[in-house]
Amino acid sequence: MAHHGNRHGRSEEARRAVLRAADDLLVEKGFAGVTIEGIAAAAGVAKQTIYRWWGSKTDILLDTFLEDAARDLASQEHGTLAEDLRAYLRQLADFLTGNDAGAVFRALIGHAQHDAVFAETLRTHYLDEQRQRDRAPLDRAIARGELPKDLDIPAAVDMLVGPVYHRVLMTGDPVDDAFIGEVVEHFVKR
Amino acid sequence: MAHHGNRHGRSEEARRAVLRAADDLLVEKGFAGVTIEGIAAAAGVAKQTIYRWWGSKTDILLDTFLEDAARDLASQEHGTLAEDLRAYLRQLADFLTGNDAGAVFRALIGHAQHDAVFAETLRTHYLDEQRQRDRAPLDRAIARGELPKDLDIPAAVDMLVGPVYHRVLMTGDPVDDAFIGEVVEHFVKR
Amino acid sequence: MAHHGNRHGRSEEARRAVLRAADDLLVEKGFAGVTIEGIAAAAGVAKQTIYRWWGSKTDILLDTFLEDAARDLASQEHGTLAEDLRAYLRQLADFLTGNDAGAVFRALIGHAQHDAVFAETLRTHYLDEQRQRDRAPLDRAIARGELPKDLDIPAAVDMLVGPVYHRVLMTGDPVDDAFIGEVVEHFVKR
Amino acid sequence: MAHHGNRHGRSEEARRAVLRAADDLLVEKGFAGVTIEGIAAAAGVAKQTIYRWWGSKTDILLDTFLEDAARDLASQEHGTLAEDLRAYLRQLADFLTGNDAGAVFRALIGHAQHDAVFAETLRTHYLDEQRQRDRAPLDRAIARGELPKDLDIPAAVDMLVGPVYHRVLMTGDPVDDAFIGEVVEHFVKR
DNA sequence: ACTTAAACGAGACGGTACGTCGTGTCTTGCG
DNA sequence: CGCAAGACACGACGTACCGTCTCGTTTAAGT
Repeated sequence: MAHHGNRHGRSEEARRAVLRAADDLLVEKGFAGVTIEGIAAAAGVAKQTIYRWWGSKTDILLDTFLEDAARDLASQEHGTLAEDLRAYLRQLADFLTGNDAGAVFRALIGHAQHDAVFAETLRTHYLDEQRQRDRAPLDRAIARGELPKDLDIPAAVDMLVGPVYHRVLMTGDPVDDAFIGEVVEHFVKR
Repeated sequence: MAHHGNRHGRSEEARRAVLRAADDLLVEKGFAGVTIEGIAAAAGVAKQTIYRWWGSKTDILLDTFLEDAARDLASQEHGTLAEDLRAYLRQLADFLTGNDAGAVFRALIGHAQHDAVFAETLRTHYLDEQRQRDRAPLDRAIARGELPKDLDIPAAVDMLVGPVYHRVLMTGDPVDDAFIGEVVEHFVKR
Repeated sequence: MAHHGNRHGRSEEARRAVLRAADDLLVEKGFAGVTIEGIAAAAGVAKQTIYRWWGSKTDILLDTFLEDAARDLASQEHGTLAEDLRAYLRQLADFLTGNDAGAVFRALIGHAQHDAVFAETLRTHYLDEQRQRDRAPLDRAIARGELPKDLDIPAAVDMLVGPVYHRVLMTGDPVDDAFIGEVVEHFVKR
Repeated sequence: MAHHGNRHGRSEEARRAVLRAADDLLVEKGFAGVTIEGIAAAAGVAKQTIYRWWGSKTDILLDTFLEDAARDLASQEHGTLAEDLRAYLRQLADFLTGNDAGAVFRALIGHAQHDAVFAETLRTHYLDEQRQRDRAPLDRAIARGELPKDLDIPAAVDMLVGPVYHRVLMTGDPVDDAFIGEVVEHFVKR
């Protein structure tokens, strides 16, 4: 390990080690296995260093998560509403159910149910952007004239992604292409 | 307090006190404020008595929850699919966002994201019945000929309740009648 | 097992089983391994039956012990003071250091250091008789004229048995015949 | 309270508070009243801090005891064997029967009867030094020519202190000057 | 180069809760 | 009416983490 502190600003090395350790612990041992002490030990970092930069273990996981989300959920254009939606929902479902980012997402959304303050944090740092991503295919379709200008976009978003979240968070049913197809087909045929 | 144990099994008195205490603590202090020690103290019960009959605090909350769910989610018939669905989704949304049963629900579904074993328990003890309740309006509509016999019921259920769960668990947006109306209208107009 | 209670008095069977179980547990697992629950389980007896007849685990051990002590410490006459003393101290040392009665004795005398009430119980039920046994050789010697009539018998007893107890309870040194010989010789040569 | 831990090892403040609390509890409530929880509460210390430095409550009491023993049992020279012995046995008896160090001693020697591992610890940390103190008057007498060079010192020590321990640990009889006088007189007149 | 101050690894501290064990009390139904 | 069975309230156990607090070291910016 290189340096042990310096006068101006935090150690990027320590930051990466913490994020990495938190992620690893979550995947290996589950949410209950993620502890500040465990992260500190695994990252070779002092607890105080963690407390200096983060407020809780979920703050750490959120940091990890945000990087992944921006990378994995970039919307791609496919020309038609149906194609756009199918591609986006596929991408979203894969993200939410994935072993890495998905596991972190489920941990965070689970914790948000237990902690209203964190729920607000999550909304500010993630959900607001996420809703932009969710509506992007609809915005494009409106621009193309495929959808009416007065569409209730938030409601439409809920109707599209809601079924996916329901399977991921509640039932555990697989989100296969057939299901996505039904959802999209039903939405488009309006 | 009357008796302190007998050979014919558990004390109903203690059981009720524990469920009540767990519920109260959840509402007053949130999920983190629900501890076995706290429940025991509030219920006037020994920790060992809790561990004798429940495996964890979420098992206790699940017990509380199951009684409420059966009571509050009984499906009522209103004659038409649209009316049935509107009534049911309204009832469901009220249940999920409520201060009592809703709080317990959100705690449980949140914990299920953190603990795969508990997720399975929750599925077995709650979700399987819940899906029967969710599909009841559709089953009746099929019987009446309002919906085709070959409808993909699970997918249809996801499209109906998914948007509600998305608002409750993710966005925190209110589930008002207008929204329910849109969801139902969109579903029925197929 | 024969009966489960009867209308006329306690079960001798249960009593023997309890004493035996307590003794066995002490030898196998040491004093900390002797618990009322353990005794009850090992004896196939209900805890309540134990509490009905004994006040504590040391009371049970005391019961066991008293039977052994009366049997193993009966004084024998050998004709001369020196021989009598040598024989008695040998017998005493063997008793105190033995694996069965000795273990119980050490447990009891140990507990007496921790509990003044039990110390008094032990004095009443054991020590008073024991002192009679201790002084018997001296009484006989006085009767034979080998020792003066005005001998301070309690002090003399302390000087004879004290060294033995010191080795048993404090130092753990072996109480061999040579040592007993020295003690007796020194006492007799007065 | 000032500091709460630092990298240079333990808090002397916490250590003193624990020893003091253990001692106080023993005197006030007896051995059974000495619990780790009680000590921690009385000392204003966390249980973990106790477990970090001591293995059991008897280890704590032993620590207390060792400081007292070294202080209170220093041998003093009085010129003759008889005087030396009388003074030393008086000092020893006072120490063993005292309300402070004596109570701790009796608790420890009692526990040693219940726990062979602790008995060994007690021997290593206390008894070995104590035997040096016990024999000091005899060593001096041999140096002065008052006692033969080939004296069996361990046996002689047992004969001198054994009667005292017998009274303290077994009979509870008072160890008065008359008794000490008899023991010494009998020993010296050889 | 020399001082200085922030960030660091380390780890002891006062706490809270955990899940377990044993206590002594009770209630029930059998023999 | 004594007994086996066993549930109960209680208290302590020893452990795991929490978040806070020194401590002495490392490092780069500002003398």
